[in-house]
Amino acid sequence: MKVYNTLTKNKEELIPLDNKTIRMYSCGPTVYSYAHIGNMKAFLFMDFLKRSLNYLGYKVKSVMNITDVGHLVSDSDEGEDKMLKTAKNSNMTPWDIASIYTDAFLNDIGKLNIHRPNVLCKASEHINEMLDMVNRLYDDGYAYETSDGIYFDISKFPDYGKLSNLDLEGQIAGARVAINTEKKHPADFAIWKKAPKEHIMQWESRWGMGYPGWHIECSAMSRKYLGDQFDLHTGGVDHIPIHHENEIAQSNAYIKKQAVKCWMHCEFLQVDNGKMSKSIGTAYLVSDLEKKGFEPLAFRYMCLNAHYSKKLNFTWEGIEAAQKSLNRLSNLVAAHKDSDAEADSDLIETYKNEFRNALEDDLNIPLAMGTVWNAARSSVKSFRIYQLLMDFDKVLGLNLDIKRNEAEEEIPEEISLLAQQRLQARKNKDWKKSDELRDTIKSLGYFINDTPSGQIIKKG
RNA sequence: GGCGCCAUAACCAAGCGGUAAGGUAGAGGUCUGCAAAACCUUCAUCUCCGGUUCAAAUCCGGAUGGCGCCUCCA
Repeated sequence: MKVYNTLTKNKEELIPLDNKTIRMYSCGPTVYSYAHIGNMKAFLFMDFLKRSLNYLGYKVKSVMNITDVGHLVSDSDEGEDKMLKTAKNSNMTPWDIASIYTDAFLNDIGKLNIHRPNVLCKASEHINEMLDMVNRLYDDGYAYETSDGIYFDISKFPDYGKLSNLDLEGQIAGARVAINTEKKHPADFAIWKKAPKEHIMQWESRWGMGYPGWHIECSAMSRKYLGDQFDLHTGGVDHIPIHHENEIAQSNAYIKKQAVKCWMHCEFLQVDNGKMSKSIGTAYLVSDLEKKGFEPLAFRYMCLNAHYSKKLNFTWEGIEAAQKSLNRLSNLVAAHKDSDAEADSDLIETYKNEFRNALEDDLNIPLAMGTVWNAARSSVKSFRIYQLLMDFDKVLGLNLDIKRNEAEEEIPEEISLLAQQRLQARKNKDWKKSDELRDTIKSLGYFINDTPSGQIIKKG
């Protein structure tokens, strides 16, 4: 498989560093509020990548962090800790907040059929590993102390800015954040912060009580679970300039080698062709989709239909289209399942190859979806194509085997009574009465669908 | 102000020099008392202007338009 590496700006063949297992780390959520569907796009990307690697025969070990401490309101060490701020506003402890939103997060990724990484690790449970790095970076001269913390000295790391093509001088001129005068360089960043007494989350260190900087958690935990050097690191494009740049600086300085071989970044989800925004109310949650009657998996389908490295535009019209496509695809799968006709073996091979080739080329799942549809729509319905499609679904994760659009729902007695009357009217070929009853039922919020096997009543 | 991305049918979206995948909507059809659903068929020369080439949506230059980051965010 070839993937685009943000670090080298090239597509590269992915070969496990240890010749056995791809070790990948993905930046996870900061659990201070609900994750919106934009966040989910990145986690879906991680999932598509892992499933594809598995499909193509790679062994994979994946790790994702849960950030429950240290992530300040600004990525570049300004402002309050996000967890603390939320805790303060809601009169709960940071631990309560973390617990609530971690559960919500796991629930959401479950609904989106995102496999859990092999290791899900919490920042607050790895303070020792972080302090170990901080201590050594300080001792090795990569960091210095100020009145409020320990800062990484980017002048000691010549490659700083390589990932994002940073023009450090230009950055300084454009910086809008207040300048911390104790920092030697504006881009120097905190790896450890000294804690004021009232700070709830704090741990003992050689500089007194404190808490970790945000970026250090990923360096410490990835190293703990994946080793000094590993294959893949994923995240959203927003992390390229600060978070990942800092991670590279810390990790590489710590092990004196290149820690991560390949960096992959997922583009943003936009809404109505613009930035997703909490203030405009477009930072939708998975539960918002459900409230409008969409399956979370319809959103998954939507994300499968565009390349991870391209911005995807979310609209309600779009999710509607995705849901319909998903329904139809499932119907087609069912049709193949129930058929005993023979499919052309060569054709099956062709589809299989097309699908693999698409995945192998930098995870081109939208292209692979073309093959999925061509296979599904093939004029001969065959159980072998059913098997093929279910094989593809190992990557897609759409649960194509379930019946959609025919879900049994709780029907109120009043409605089913009316439906009974309508059934009777139809038996009598009293079409006028039957149509009136259908209208009545419709006005009560239910929809009647006549099928060869009888009436189907659905909500909406 | 600095950096970068994108521009393909009504909408979403592949395409990476050899003559436009796929999905949704629309249109036509099969089925049905009707409707819906389902299924089948059908639907674009790639923002504009130059250039390179036997050949360009694909490469180069320019114009116009949209978006993102640099500030919280995946």
